[in-house]
Amino acid sequence: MGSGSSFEKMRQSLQQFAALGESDWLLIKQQLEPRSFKKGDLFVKEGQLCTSIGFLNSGIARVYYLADGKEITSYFNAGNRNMFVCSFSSFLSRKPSFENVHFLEDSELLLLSYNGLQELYEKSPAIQKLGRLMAEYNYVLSMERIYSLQHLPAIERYHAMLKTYPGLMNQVPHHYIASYLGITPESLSRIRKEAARKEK
Amino acid sequence: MGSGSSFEKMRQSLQQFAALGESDWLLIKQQLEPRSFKKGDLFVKEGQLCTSIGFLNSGIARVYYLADGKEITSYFNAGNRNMFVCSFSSFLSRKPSFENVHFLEDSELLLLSYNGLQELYEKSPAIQKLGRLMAEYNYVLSMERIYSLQHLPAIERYHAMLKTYPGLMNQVPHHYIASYLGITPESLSRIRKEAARKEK
DNA sequence: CGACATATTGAGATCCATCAACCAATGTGG
DNA sequence: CCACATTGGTTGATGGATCTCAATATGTCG
Repeated sequence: MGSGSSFEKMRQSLQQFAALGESDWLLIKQQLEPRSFKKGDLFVKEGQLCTSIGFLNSGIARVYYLADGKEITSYFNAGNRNMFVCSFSSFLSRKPSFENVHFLEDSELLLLSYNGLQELYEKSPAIQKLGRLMAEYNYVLSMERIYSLQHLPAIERYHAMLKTYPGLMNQVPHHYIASYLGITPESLSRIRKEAARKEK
Repeated sequence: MGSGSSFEKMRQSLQQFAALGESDWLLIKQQLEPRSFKKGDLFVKEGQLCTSIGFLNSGIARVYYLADGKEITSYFNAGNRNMFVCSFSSFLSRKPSFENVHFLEDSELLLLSYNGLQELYEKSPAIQKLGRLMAEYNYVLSMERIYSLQHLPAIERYHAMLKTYPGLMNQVPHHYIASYLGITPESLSRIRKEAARKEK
């Protein structure tokens, strides 16, 4: 896959939020830095400031943190979903990250630095608007996640996850998914068994 | 409290996110419509589109929805926190609300319509930026809530709630708070008993 | 006071975690 | 190619946290 098509993929993805004129897209494109990561590489490390956001073109990323010695998965990001990846709380609030971001497969990103993004916002109201719409969209998504954690039993959170991340069960180790759902790997295993039984 | 000071309160609140010039503030102010609600009044009703956002000057609002015949509290908003209240998912995604918003005390709001807000965004890049910053801020807050629901036991979620909403235990019925925490009123009662025992 | 909403308490059931054992797949060094 | 370590996944036994249901206080307001 050439880098031309990877830029185009990002442009398409942004267009879903708001129309983006040619000149605005060129401004953005100038700030992008393509970068490849190997499976297992860390993108953001706990304690460090997350200084850039990455558009994930291919591969799979996982964001997680440590609590009581256990890894808790905040969220996943697969290239087929075409979204950004970073420690958003660190990137947006400019505080050291409590999260780690690593790659579960070889991955291709287009990086955009915090300062570069602020420049874009100042230069172009359309990009500022795009940023607002994306923040709003993510806010709404995270509220849905809250509702699911607040009152759904584990098996329904599992089914919700299947919808949110189709195919993920075949792509990443299950214990990562378990911690995303807020349950143990053992419980996930039993839930899957139960779900499979019902399908017959 | 006169309406002059209520506008000023809102302005202060907005200033926390970004500097707001006199002309921009005047633009906003022109779009605001003061409105009073009585205890028990509904602001947003399930199934209806949420067409305006309200800055809560005084009083207490609760946002909740029905799941399996039970009321689940999404969040509270007390006037002393000086924030906006509405069904954000409905307001932002322009879909009928699945949430209800009602007032637990007589409340004073400054209403801003969806269309009015879009006008403001188009007229002023500074206001657009303010909107982006507020969306980002709320996104970060909701992520924190996710982490707390994902791995904290009920008693620690209770303590987190006490920090987020100081005084709320004395202001609203406890079963509303229980559903906000994702537990039953009985469990909340036992948790409080246990917490009180430890304090001695 | 009486009526109603709210809060507490107790007993039993259920969900899910913990701990430990075991199994399957994969990789590695000799 | 084999021995064995490593990782990931499953299964079973047990315990703890929290729910449900029911009974009993404790307001609060007409």
